[in-house]
Amino acid sequence: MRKPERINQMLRFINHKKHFTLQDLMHEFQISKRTALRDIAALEEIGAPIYAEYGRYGGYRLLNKMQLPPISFNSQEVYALYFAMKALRSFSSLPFQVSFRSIHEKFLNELSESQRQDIERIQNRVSFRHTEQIKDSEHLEILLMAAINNKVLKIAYQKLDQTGTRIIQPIAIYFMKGYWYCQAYDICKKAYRVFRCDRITSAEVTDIQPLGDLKEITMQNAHTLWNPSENAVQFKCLVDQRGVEYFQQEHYPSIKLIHEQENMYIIGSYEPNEIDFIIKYLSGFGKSIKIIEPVILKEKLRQYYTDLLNGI
Amino acid sequence: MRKPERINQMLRFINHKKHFTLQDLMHEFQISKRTALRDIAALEEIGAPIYAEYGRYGGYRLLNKMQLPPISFNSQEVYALYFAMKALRSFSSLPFQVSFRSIHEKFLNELSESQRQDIERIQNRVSFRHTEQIKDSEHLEILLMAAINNKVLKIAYQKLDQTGTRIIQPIAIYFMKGYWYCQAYDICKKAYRVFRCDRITSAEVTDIQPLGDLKEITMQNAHTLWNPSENAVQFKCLVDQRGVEYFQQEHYPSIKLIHEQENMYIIGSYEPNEIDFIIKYLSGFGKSIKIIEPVILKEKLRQYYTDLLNGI
DNA sequence: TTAATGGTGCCTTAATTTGTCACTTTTAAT
DNA sequence: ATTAAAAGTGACAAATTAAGGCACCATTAA
Repeated sequence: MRKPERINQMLRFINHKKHFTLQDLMHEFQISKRTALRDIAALEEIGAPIYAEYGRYGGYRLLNKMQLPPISFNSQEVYALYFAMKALRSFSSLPFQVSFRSIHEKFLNELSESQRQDIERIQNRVSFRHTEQIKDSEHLEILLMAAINNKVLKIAYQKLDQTGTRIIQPIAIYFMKGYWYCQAYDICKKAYRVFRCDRITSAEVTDIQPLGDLKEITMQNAHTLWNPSENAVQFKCLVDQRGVEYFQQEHYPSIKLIHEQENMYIIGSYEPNEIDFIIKYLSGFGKSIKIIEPVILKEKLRQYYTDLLNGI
Repeated sequence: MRKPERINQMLRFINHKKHFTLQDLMHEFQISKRTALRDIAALEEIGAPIYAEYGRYGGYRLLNKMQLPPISFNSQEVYALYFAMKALRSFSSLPFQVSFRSIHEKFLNELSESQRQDIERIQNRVSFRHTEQIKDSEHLEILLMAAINNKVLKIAYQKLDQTGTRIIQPIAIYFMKGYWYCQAYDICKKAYRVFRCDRITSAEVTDIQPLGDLKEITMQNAHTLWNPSENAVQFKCLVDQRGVEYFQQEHYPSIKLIHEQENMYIIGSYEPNEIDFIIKYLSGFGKSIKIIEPVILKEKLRQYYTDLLNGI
């Protein structure tokens, strides 16, 4: 019997069993254990809601079925879920392996004809344009798993046409403005760093002892690690109303907006090697910003504009 | 994608179509005609009640609804949906009224204890930072409904501290970089315009006759309406590799990236009154761009940098 | 500790799947 | 009658996948 047909029969086979084992599949379909295992993998890929139970008297079982309408979710909720899914779809890589086609088809299947028409019509009229993802990031899953399970990774990281090796302990991953980033502790440099995931060209788990105290660090409190170094420079800039809007559109955790005597300022600190980045960022404010301090930042910005003028 | 998975997705794909052709399959699954044909054979072998109609305007049809193996969402898919929903939650206004608390509870109810723990752990390690919504937009639902049902609206629109009344026929709404926008046809000005939804202070349906031919216009083909006027100015700029990356992060429908003799250029056109906007946009490229034409754009950019220099 | 159960990695061999290409056949519109 | 747009066939080489075997790992309940 060929595989696709066998897989389909398996779907039906498992569907009227609450519980089955590899043995069952092996006997039922006359295949080896290895093949049965691979078939299970194929079933999962298709989207069968099975899960494994380890150990003696273990086996496979079916998950609670997630019932869609009319039972659980109302139309509004279904629309919201549908569009949430569509928004996610615009990522080309995700830290979970998901077949959007499969989710999409499942969704549409569960809907009534009129709901389907509603979605069809709404679909043409609403969109979430986040910046599209620019480069694929291949190792998201391994980075995420390392963060969750507190593992240390050895990665190859590409920077300015050079590739170096780093030993890192990932803390979290996040998506921002078209790129995936990984917050991590660099074991060699003994410092917290952020890596752009598409520049990580390989990643493998090592046996190196992780820092135990990272366990409790999550996305929410990770910023506490970012103590500016002793070389960090404080800056302060006056911004007008437009500048405030721009700040809200583009801002970074280390930069804050404050209100002081009828005026708005943005303040923060930067490491000396980040000055080019800061200059680029501040220039985005155009006329809506005025650097108060330090003087060197003013000087650098002046230099930046002068260079640009000469380059036109 | 492997065959068994594809075959199963096909089952679902054809199930909610009354009619489809080889072309559809080829396009949908990115396979050759021969393979599509072989897949059809496989589907029939499995037992799908398909029959072929020969000749022009032929295709395939389903004899009767088939009974699909009842598959529900698997763990990975549930995780993806959950995070998609969390991402949507960061919008303070949405075009549908949704209680996230209710969705959230329903979600968690369906999960097993171990899945709930998985989500908990992943949650602390992954985030999607889209730009958060900056201002509430109150009339999204009425705008969307007007777009879907082809109604004409009377809106109050605030621009530079002045409020004016407009008669518009909405085409679509979209979310970009923190703001909701509405594409619409301005009945009075007889022109297509984009409105920022948070600046719409009121909106009500009118009985004014809509333009019938907007019915077929959707998000996807709306750009065809944006014929540049006769005053529009063409521009062309040379960009380097960094410039290409910047373009991919921030681009607009009317601007394109082209490859020409080993060099990359961005080209497009702007209306004379948009020149400030274009200058701001081009300045974002920093050193990665060189304006080729027109001369006036170079001049304006030079002026822009000079002003900024003087303002430091 | 042990036995039963799922899971992984690796290898070789066998089989299937795929795309391409040049045809046919059928049907409805013109 | 002609034509265009559909499905369908046969054949072949290349690429991919599946299969079985085997050793060993990981997890769990008795």
